[in-house]
Amino acid sequence: MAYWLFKSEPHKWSWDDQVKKGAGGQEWDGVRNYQARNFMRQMKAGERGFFYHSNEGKAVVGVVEIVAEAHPDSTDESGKWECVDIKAVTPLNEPVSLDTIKADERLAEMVLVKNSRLSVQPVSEDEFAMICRLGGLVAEDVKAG
DNA sequence: GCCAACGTTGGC
DNA sequence: GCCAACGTTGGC
Repeated sequence: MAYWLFKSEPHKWSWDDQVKKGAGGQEWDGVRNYQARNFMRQMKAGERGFFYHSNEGKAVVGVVEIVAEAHPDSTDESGKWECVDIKAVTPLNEPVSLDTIKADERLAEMVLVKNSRLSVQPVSEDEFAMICRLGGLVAEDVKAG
């Protein structure tokens, strides 16, 4: 079981927008980066990830679930790009800010810290559990299955 | 709004 | 296949 992180600028697509889409989820379209696409191809239905607000907010704000595995991006004409669908699972009780993540040496290896520009990225199981805890959630309650 | 870091493109 | 030029992302 792998864990992931999805970045979005809240004025384009926010956590609230994601929640409003409900259980049906939403295409994570518009990704035009090969690394990000390749990570999405590895995602399995039911896996969990974080929803991160970039630019404004700069914090992990919620937990999402993959509801559809990689398929062609409906906003892409070229046929090169793919995306998954995700749905909101639960907000964090307390958003976990980038500052908090950077200040915690146990999270220093996160891709979020190491490669701040990658918009879809893997998160280790330990990192997932750690951020759940910092966000006021019990990781075991949030893990899939 | 600036700019560093990174990815992509295209000329050679 | 190298690398300079350019575009984009996202933290500050």
